[in-house]
Amino acid sequence: MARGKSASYDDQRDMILERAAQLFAKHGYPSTSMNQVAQSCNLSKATLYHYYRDKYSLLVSIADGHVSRLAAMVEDEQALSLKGEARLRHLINRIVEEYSGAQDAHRVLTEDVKFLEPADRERVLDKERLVVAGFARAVADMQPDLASEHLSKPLTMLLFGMVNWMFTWMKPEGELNHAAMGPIVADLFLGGITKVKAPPAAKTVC
Amino acid sequence: MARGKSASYDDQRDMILERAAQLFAKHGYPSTSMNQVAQSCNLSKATLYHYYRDKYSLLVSIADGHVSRLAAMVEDEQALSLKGEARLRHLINRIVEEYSGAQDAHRVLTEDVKFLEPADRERVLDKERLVVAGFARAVADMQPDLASEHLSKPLTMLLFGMVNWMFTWMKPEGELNHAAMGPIVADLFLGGITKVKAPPAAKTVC
DNA sequence: CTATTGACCGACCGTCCGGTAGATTATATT
DNA sequence: AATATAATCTACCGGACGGTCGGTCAATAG
Repeated sequence: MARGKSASYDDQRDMILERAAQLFAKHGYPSTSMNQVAQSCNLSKATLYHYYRDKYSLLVSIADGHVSRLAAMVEDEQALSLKGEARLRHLINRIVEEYSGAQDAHRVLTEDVKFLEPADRERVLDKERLVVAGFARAVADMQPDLASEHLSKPLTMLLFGMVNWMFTWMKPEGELNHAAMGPIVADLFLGGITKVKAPPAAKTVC
Repeated sequence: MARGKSASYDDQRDMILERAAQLFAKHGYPSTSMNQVAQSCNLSKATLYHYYRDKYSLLVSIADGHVSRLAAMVEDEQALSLKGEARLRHLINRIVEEYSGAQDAHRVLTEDVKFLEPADRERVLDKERLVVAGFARAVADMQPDLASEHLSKPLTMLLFGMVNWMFTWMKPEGELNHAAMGPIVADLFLGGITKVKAPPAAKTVC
């Protein structure tokens, strides 16, 4: 009866999402205008609205897409069923790799999550918790004594702190590239984890 | 000939800055309106403009004030002339303490620095570099072999990652309070720092 | 007592933003 | 060829925002 969607339709959507992530990462979600996004895509604003319902749906797609890839990675990693140190090292290397391939989306996820509506935010944060839990299990396995077992979650968060923060200070053109940082983070974390003494009065966490 | 400034003038300015930091931390600088700030201060917007020239000057005061306190702390710490492990542990505890007493300003400093005009941003970042340099010297002193000396800066940034990230996930009402995290971070970092192997091809950094 | 100024406010202005209306052109299907 | 719809555009709207105007009132220095 009539035309279907163009073959380039999904390509256009991906391109738009990438440009939007780049702008959101640089200027923040609220101070990026749809005019800027449109200009960066070489489209008119109205055409932009042909591909995405509204500005908010760009944010949701970026955040959800990124965190879903991370969750898939962790699930995939579980299927490998590695053990002990090798398992944690592999996880660290893979998440560094994943982050460095999606730096803009990563920044949007960490900085603009507060602009998601509660329902969307919870969905995204739930997937994030899945990722953290995957790491926390690997961390718990590395801890020798049961006494410090309740520390595995905060320790995992410290690990995420190192990795998440990396992308705020590393310059892509620096001689120390992302891939090289994976083993360094792993060395530091695995070396230190056995030396952590439980504080006197800390039972549960976060 | 006429009135001088009220005795409460400086108090009012401080109060406004605190409320503004709270709102900026929660909603971000661009999506906080001056109407919101005024309302939170129980003042009219016009009165707000009696105390601060414009919205931007609020941002500058918050960021500059916080980073200046950090720089002063590091300078003060140098005067103590502690050595080795005790020095780094003391630094970590103090910065955690400083952060936890100024969480809103800390969040503004890390997330809204991008909205500073270049000149102001550079001034703030220069003070920040002073703080990092103070930590980096203490880290370098802890590293045994000269071969890994060029790693002290990235390692210091990993340390900052742990500490900066802490305040994004720790709930103030959680049983694990900020003060307890200082020693844990120190244990982890000091325990791991000796285990880090230099990557094959990493000479300079960042 | 009076001139001056600090502290404060309601109403308003120009600008920009997210989003839409309505038209035009290109193209896949019957 | 006819037609329905995708893809694209220019022009526009209502509203929120940062900031200002013009003014009131009371404290205080002379």
